[in-house]
Amino acid sequence: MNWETRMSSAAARPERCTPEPVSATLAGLHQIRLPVQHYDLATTLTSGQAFRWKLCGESWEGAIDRRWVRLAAAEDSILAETAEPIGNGAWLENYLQNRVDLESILATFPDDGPMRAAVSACFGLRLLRQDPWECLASFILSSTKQIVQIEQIVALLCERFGEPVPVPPGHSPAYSFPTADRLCACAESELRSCKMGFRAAYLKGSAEMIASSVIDLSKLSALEIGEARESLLQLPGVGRKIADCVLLFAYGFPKAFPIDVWVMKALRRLYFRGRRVPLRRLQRFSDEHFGPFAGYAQQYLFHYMRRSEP
DNA sequence: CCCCAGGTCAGAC
DNA sequence: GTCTGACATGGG
Repeated sequence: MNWETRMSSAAARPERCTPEPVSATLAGLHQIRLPVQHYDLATTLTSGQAFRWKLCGESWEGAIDRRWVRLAAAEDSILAETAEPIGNGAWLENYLQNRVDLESILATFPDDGPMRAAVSACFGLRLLRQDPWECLASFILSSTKQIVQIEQIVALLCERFGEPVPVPPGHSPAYSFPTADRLCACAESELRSCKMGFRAAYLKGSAEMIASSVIDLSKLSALEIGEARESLLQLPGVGRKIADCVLLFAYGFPKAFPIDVWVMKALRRLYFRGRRVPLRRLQRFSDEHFGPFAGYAQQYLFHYMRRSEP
């Protein structure tokens, strides 16, 4: 699925005045510079949507599919380095969503106090476009876990069951995220040894349904959001919240609005005077109140809440 | 000892 | 249909 076909508003336009990215090779490292404005790389990579980015000095290291990547934020650009030739960089730009015009998305948010505060607290926060299986599996592992621990579990899972990916000479090894096929070949006890506890059965069960094509993740992008959600809800360990995370972070459905404990706190506190509100009412409120890019607004509220209340 | 973490599920009404 | 407790594990 592509962003353009799904977005109907002004936000479909690419970032204005964006020149073609420049690429180069340097000492076995391949570089590409992506011009972009209003992109807070650190906030984006640590906002609880992806779990594999590590801060190494001034830059961020991780893997996108089977490619090792190092990212560094500059004034009006992101510098990316890879171990292998980058090609045209479409895979990278798709992941980073750097051509999305952030300001036109922010312009669709409701003009109320809470949203103004959230946007000003996390300006430059973006939504990534992740691989569906990695995103799904990661969020199956996320339930009632803190983000630091999710990162730990995912790292263990990749080290043990992922495949080594090419890294720069002398660099420590990096691993791909294990495929569904690989994970259903694991015993549940092997998965548990990655400290995922009761989530092991969910992960294995979901991996089996994906590997046996009971659910075809590559077909969800063609569906309407409700249909795609119903499909994800078939998977063990996947309820409304995790389904919405995948719809938002992997498929880019802009109306997907995952409500976790933090977003619930934010909605209650900022819009319902701190009162207890049934989840389904919050769900309806968020769908009606936050506009065509509600999912983006959700990510701002989530990060705003976490940042203001350590 | 307590409570909580980017929840989901089965079993009770 | 809604509500409750169990589910592993680690941090504060």
